[in-house]
Amino acid sequence: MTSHRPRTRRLSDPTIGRLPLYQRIVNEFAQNGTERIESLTIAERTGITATTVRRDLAGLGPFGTRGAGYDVAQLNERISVALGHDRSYSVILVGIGNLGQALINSSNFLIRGATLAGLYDVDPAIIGTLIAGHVVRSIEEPLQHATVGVICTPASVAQSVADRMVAAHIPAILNFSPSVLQVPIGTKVQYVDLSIELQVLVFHLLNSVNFADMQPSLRPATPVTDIPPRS
Amino acid sequence: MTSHRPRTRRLSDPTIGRLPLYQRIVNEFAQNGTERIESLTIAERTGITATTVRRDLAGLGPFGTRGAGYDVAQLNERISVALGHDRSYSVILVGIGNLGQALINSSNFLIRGATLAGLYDVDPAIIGTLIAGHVVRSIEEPLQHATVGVICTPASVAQSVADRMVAAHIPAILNFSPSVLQVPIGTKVQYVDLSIELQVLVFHLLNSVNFADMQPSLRPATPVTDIPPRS
DNA sequence: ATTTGTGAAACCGTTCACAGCA
DNA sequence: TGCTGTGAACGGTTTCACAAAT
Repeated sequence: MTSHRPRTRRLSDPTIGRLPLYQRIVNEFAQNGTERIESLTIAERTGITATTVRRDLAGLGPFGTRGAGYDVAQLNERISVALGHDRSYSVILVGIGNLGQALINSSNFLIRGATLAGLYDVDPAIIGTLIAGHVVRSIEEPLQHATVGVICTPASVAQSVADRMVAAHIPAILNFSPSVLQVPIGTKVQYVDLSIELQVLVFHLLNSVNFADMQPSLRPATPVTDIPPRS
Repeated sequence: MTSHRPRTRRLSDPTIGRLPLYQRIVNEFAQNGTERIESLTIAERTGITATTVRRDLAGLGPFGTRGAGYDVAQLNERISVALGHDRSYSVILVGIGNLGQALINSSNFLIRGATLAGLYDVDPAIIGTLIAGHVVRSIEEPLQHATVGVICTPASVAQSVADRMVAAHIPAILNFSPSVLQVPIGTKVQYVDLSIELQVLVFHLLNSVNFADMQPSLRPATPVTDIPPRS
């Protein structure tokens, strides 16, 4: 027993989310020929505290050198293994609109380990064309099996696309459409809402004290209904 | 004293991030003509627990009816006010590539309250064209003032774009490029990395026990260097 | 009976402070 | 001396359990 697989099972979601950030910096250093890097350097470049960086990296197994930082090559390797970049997985993408194309062409969406296994759309004008070296297929065709299915369609058809992904035994779905999907247990779904960060940003801005200093045209345009204090 | 503004100041970031999700469900109910909705219903449709839903909504001021749920119209209104949809703010967008166009055309990126105040790009082929009713301007022109500046450019030019947004007194920046920005204190920056959710999803999938049940082609392709247990 | 609203406990992630090593 | 690694304290969010309200 005792599977052969890592300790990495214990990494928290926030940590996993930060690893790609660290790797970006590490890659820059690797290309510069620098051999060692310190947690403080990574911290300054990412805006994350040095302590958190060290906690995260310690979770990959202790391999830094006290007094001398981390070996750049080894750090890069460890992060890659933790993120599964050394394993291969395949991705299909349904909905080749602006967002779909943005993802396909993005330098850091399909990174090491990922193989683009299929592109699907409804638009006859796009079907058959080559995008990033892949022929766009009709959504009518049966979906190719893959590790992850990415949905970039309008919300109205997202559920039907998800159903077909489930039918094709695709175990994980990344949903960029603003819709909640019903899937059988066992299928993992991750949602990405491009508007949420904007909403959080606007919320903080509108509630910040400095907002009154801004240009008149930017201040509240409508009288605001106050939420009354406890009755 | 006692500013005229809401209690909403106290909402946590996770709560703010969930409000748009609740609102989606609430809007569906409103369109169906349903008048009341329960926390459990919202919970089932969003995958969030009912208790968390109630905590979040209680933060908007208690207005549910015990035994009978929430009034759909009122709930919708409260969420809108909390998110600032009743106040107006303006947005400029720099980098009108696939991602930029996806955001502009997305039904839920620029929601109520937001005004698109300007589009900028470097590409002469795009400059001057109309997108969503707005003329794309040259990035050479001085940036229009706005509440939020959205960066959809490659990482290599993101910092220079941010500098120009700061010069135009834009107080908040939403950065979709994979780069960390240096801005003066007082300027708020929010980062969005489209690849992170994919990485988190793949991480969970690769580390899940069911992974072994999958098709052979999807299992690890390369022997994996194990991270050694503590020395 | 049903569902909200909320103290209190449990949980999780970050930060502090410093011990451990090179 | 310098920087990593980590126990312990902290702060914040979620969950539990139940009282309050209709």
